[in-house]
Amino acid sequence: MNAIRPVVLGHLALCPQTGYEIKQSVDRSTRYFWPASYGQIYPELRRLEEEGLIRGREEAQGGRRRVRYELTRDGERALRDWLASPAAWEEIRDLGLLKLFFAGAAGPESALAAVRSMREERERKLELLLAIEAAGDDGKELTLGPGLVLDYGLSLYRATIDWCRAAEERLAQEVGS
Amino acid sequence: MNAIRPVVLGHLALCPQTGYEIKQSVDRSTRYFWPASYGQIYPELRRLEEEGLIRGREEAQGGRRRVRYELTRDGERALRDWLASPAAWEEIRDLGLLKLFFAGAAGPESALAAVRSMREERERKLELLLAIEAAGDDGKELTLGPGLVLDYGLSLYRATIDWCRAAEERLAQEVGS
DNA sequence: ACACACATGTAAGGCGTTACATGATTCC
DNA sequence: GGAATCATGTAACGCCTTACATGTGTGT
Repeated sequence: MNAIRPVVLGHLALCPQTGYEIKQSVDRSTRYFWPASYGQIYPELRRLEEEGLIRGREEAQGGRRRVRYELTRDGERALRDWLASPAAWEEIRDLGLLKLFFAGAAGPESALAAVRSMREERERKLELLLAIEAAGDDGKELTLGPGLVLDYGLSLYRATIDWCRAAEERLAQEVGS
Repeated sequence: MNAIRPVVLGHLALCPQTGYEIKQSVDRSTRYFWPASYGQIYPELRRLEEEGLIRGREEAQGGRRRVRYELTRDGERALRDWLASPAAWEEIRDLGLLKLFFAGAAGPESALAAVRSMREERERKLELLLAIEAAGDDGKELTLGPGLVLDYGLSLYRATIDWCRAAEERLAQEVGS
């Protein structure tokens, strides 16, 4: 199971879509924690159809060809299996932490600057999430999956920002003394 | 500036090392948020030396050749510049969130299972961090950089676990009703 | 007419992991 | 003598991003 496969299966489980629409769905939702490009999506759609996990139907509209894909039984099972499997590949990459690590080694002033810029970055991201939440309130309800993830994001960014503030205070004392 | 460059520069800033030693340092510290392989490290060392950011010294011991690298002035400046630059590429990849997103769409029971397995995974990670912290207490002090990052990790994992517990309660009610 | 969104792809190139190759030293 | 560690690399392969190519429909 490669990196793009669960993304495609998952979005097709939400509703049958074309490759183009999948890309749009991803960009509106899951790309925040798992991106996907056309260069991945279209080849993967072909592979999935060859393996019988999805089925495509031509939906010609005039001269424009368009293929809408949907999950087969096997595809549904593959997605369920993936959801039930332990997150084997749980990798984190965080440039902010890398900076923190080396900046700390360069002394408290440097660490303080790094923590401060990290907090400012996260505060901008939090604003973004709050805007998404507000947009969801008026209009359609945030459904379970997206709602959960959004709530998680809000909670985590707040915790990060709190940590940064506390660290800044401690580091400021060290710089001062 | 590629992904491996700041890692190599940063570890060389901590102390002059061979490629082999850099790999070991990375595996003991920064790989938790930014991995590095020999296939990246050795080619990068050559590139960095060509560009004059590091300088290698042969340290032949008998028949075994060994090159220890250290930062040049230009290298120190390059690292400082990177530390001061805004984290342009701040990408997050989180398989757990992807699962949460699709599991939520599949109903509250599915979401509950996903949150629970996520929490268990994070609890295992937290144990690991606590062990590292305990190992640091007796023996050498945790220096500023690593200490900060460890503290951040502990704080964030605790916040994640708390969120999971709360979400589990809410979801359990939804499943029950 | 023109721009923009819809729709499907391909090609080039970079990045990174894994596995392999090679040889020296040290410890048991 | 054999195993583990030190030490430096290379090659193959896969994954992913970016840019490009191509053409249709829709709105102004």
